[in-house]
Amino acid sequence: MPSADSPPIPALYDPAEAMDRILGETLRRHGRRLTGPRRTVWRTLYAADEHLTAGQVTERAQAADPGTNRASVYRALSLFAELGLVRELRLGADQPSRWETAHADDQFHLVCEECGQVDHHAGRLVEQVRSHLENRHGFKARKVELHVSGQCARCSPRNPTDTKRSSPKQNC
Amino acid sequence: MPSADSPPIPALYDPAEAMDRILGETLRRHGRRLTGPRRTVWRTLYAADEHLTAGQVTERAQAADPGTNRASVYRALSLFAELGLVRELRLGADQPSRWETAHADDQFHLVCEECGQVDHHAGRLVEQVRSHLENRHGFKARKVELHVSGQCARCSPRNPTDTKRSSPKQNC
DNA sequence: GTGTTATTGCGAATCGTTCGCAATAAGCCT
DNA sequence: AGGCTTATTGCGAACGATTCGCAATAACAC
Repeated sequence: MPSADSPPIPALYDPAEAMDRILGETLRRHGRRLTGPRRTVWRTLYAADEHLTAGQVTERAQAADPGTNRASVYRALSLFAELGLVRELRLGADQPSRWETAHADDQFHLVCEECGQVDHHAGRLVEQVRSHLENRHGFKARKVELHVSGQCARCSPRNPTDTKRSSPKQNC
Repeated sequence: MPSADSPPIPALYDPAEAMDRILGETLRRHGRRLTGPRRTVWRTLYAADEHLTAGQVTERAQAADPGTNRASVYRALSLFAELGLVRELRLGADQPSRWETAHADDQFHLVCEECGQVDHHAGRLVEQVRSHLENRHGFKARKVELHVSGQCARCSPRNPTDTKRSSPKQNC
């Protein structure tokens, strides 16, 4: 997506900049301000390969921009969630919240208990659940959260094709 | 209350005592002991009409048996969960854990955002999810948690038959 | 009964998260 | 560009939920 205003021809499309723009626009649309800490948190979340805890976000944000404050990270995260930019998720009652950038249709998490991998599904299932509830039980679902834990295909004993390597965290 | 050892013919079947027995047997089977605090927590959970937080369990347990210790309540709850007697559940990232007695097949919670009512479903849905995951994605589900929030049938604007009373907490 | 050891009770400690408030800086208006 | 308003920050302290360490207690197997 080239610039929002009207630059002649952008030589290169910079996805990082595009994300920053989304953040700024969303904030402004809601009368909030685009600040340094917010940008740092946003970039941290986008650069992350996995779901981060608030603590991890803070660490990484501080690595990128020393002086980033813990409280500001928390405030940014919950503001983003409120604006629909990120999603807070609980993968276990004992664990702290984790955060991910929000895509409208992934509300479906498969957590592998062997390797820790978290898989996302944007499948039909969520829609099925929604309509089942509305039609059969008169319940209007706003938020559907489907958390499944078990063994993923690679870790399942049924599927011994992939030999497991020493560090299970990485192989599936 | 018929005696625990060898009553000729129990005149009345006492469900409370039956629950106590289940607790005792389960504990013993796992080499654990049936103690006062554990029994108190167990009864509290069984007497409750709703899902209690650990704090609420503590309060009520202390009302029934003053001197019941907070730490012991926590220890009892997590032991019970480990033994499959109760289930820990998170109804919101901001709220503390809530606890309920466990029935094998209800893993499906509908939380009404209007009235706070939590509905349980032991429906086919969970089984459907399980087999879908296993067949289509090779994922062996151990625990399936389906948390839905929205508006229950009574609170839904689509269904204005029940007039809402002043305190929404109580009417559906 | 007696002995072994799981369990309790207590307070302090930990963890994740939020709060209060003075200082700062974003972004709107000229 | 400069000023004004007020949202936001940074800091530390406060918070609520949960866990821990450890000596004293009490279940239950023999």
